Amino acid sequence: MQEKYLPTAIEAAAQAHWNATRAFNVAVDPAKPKYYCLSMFPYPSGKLHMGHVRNYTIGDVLARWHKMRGYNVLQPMGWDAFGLPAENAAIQNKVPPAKWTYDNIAYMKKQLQSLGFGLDWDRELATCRPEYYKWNQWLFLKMLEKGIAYKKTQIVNWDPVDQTVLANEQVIDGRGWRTGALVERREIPGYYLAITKYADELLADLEKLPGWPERVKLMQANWIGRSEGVRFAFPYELDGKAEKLWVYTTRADTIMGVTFVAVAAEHPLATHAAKSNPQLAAFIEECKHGSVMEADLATMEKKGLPTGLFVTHPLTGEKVPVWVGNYVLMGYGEGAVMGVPAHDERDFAFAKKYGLPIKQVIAVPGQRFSLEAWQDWYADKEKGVCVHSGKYDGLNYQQAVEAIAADLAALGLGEKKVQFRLRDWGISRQRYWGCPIPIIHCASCGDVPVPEEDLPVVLPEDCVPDGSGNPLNRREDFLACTCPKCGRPARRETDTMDTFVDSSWYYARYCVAPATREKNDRMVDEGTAYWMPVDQYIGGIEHAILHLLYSRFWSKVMRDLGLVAYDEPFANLLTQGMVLNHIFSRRTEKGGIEYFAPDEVELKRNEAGQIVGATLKADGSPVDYGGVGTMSKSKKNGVDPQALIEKYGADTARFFMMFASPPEQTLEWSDSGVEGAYRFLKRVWAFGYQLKQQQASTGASGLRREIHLLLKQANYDMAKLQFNTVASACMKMLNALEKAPADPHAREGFSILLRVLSPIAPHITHALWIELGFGEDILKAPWPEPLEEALAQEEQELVLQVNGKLRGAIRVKVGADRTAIEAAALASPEAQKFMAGQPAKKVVIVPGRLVNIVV
RNA sequence: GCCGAGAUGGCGGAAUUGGUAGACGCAGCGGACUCAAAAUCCGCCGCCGCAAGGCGUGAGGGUUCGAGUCCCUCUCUCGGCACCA
Repeated sequence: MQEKYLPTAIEAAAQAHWNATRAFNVAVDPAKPKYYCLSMFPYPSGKLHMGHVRNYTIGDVLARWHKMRGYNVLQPMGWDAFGLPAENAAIQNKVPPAKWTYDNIAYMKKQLQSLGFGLDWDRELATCRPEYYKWNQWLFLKMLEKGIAYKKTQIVNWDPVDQTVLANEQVIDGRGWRTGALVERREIPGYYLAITKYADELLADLEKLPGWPERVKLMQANWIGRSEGVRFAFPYELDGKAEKLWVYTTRADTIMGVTFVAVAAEHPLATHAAKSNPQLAAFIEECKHGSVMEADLATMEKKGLPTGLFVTHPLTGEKVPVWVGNYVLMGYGEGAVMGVPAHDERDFAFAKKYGLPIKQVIAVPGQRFSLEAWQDWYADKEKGVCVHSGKYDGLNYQQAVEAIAADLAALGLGEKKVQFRLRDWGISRQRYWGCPIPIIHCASCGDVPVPEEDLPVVLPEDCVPDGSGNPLNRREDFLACTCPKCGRPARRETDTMDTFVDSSWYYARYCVAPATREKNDRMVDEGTAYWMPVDQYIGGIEHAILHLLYSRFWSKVMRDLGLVAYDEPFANLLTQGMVLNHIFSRRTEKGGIEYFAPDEVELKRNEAGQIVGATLKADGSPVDYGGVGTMSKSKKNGVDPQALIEKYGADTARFFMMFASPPEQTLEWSDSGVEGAYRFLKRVWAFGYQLKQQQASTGASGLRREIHLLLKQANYDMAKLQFNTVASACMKMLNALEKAPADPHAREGFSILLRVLSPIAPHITHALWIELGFGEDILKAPWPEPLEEALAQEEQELVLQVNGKLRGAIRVKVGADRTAIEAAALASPEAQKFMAGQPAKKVVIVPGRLVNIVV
């Protein structure tokens, strides 16, 4: 046995062993309980970042832990390989996205292997491979047949210079990222998936997910946003024709307080009014500039202009002015909203700004309505009753809504309606590097689906985008085809699918047997019946809504097509926190900000160890410390996992990641913390070396009880997925062992330490397990459980409090009754001192913990 | 703006879910070993106070024998907002 800890050699040997024994290649085995452990697959951006290392270490700890406890564990890996960054790289380097992507995959796969993750590489997939995306296309056609997929117009960011659609990320301060041109909102046709048809089930089934964090379920529920309200119309006349302006509201009880109606810039009424009103036309044009992002719309200044048109209030018959508002979006609901300034905060501000009347129609007893400023109770629907509302006066929220809905219905002008905030999923992207939408455009037959037997529609892999639109539009060999219906020459659709489509079902594809994959005549096979649902899904909190919701929806569609049997794809979810690092920067002479990597900088500390400044190592000039933030290229605060692995080994990287903070919290990078992890593993190795040389003595200490107590704690924490305290328990075990290396139970204790540590640091524990002769393969060793006999004790310590303040401790026999404990407590010198001769009013005893004497 | 989460020593974090606040580690300080350094090992380490003791979990209030943990108000930080993945 080597005296020195040599991670490089140890890790290579352990990985070779796992490969040779096919330790992580699994098959369906009905005799064993299964455990499907899945980490969100990476986008192949070039190399792994620390977020990946953290994500996959968490997964691997769980996978190895379950394997040692007898589960048949599936842990697969693949590549979310389509997406915008490949096109950006192509623009920069003039390399086809396909080549860039495949090169990245090859490099990142090596990195994953060097970290020792127990992955079944036989099941690897990449979403940019035709054999995978064929099934995106196939399911899309099925959805078309069932009416779940359909075509309508969508609003996109349009760069007028590059003549191309921009992603939200490519819009910076309202301008195109490459051209700097003011971005316009533009309507173009696109395909949608009717996720709203599943809104009710997606909401209700959140209750079937006890293994999901409450906050994620809450975010999803709020995103789906079920609301009960009233859809109703304001009648009006246009060019002599009777028309209706529809709106939706959850506050029908305030309908008598409507003093205006606001419509979107794209609304037909606005368009009509603009024809004879140049000022309005200019305003509408202005509204069309700017991004389509909701956050921008919500924070921008609310502006409006009257159209000069009026509609009729459906209940009072009064004339209500119609305004165009920049905050009303055509894509949401009806593209028009009623304005009730007295009881809606946004309408209140709008009315104040433009001098519109504010009419109070809700009163809360004891509160005085004032036009001075908005007060929160104006929007109250619990305590409020209707006033100034004619026949509805005195009704509460529920009564008023019922009465008003009934009256509107009688007039044929409205009805109660359940509405969702959730919108249908637009999947068309005007981009090259994605899954082609399998549609053919024929001059005489229209949009014709590609016949199933012609799938997949293969994306040519040699295009190099230049930023000026989708290069597929210039590929005659891709575009030219014949219409499946009439056989005449036709053109292929060049839009590709949103990459969220690719990631909505990959977890099911991993379950497919190799033979099915080979033939590729089915999207999924019987493997899903055994492996699905995923027992533990792990990924970033940033996916809490979209990816997870789309995957849930896609699963339900597959279920309704009879492809799978499960309702929900992910039984348990762990949302891991981000990896942060220190940020150093300074102002440049030009007024910009220059960032410095943490290893270019030296920290200055005061006597207490507080950071008081930082200087550049190169020339000693001062830089500003900007706290911590997510690792990013632009801030130069990323840490390359590869350098870390090469310097310390995979086990150190894994151990630090697990130890530094609990999985769900953010993790702050610390070079000295990594050193600490390395130091610990060196001590583990050194202790193993020492233990191998020496003979055990007979002088038993408290070591055994201590180790088993720590084991109990570690198992409890492991079940809670709190790996930082599991790592800490390992450190405590080693501290205890180092204090009593000659204890007769030292070997037993070390074997427990190795097994508890092995999911986190699998290589070093694999090597030591063999060196010390505990067995052939620690992966096959049973997970340790604490022994009652080792934990037993005769006496225990109870904390002594007087009036809730800690004053000392008493020792009592285990199982002592209340009287005995109380007597011991009252007799103790600390109690005597702090009771100061006063009698005890009450003695609170918490068994096994404390005694509190109240005087 | 809306939805969600968080705040504990110089730092990362722990606290068996209402019962000894600061486990474990990092940094710092002191010492041993060394020609020296690194590595390693030992000790100290919330704040105030000579001490007895007091104070202390973002701020303010409340419930309780007892609050980091529960309730109310506020501040700040982070994640998401539908074409980044």
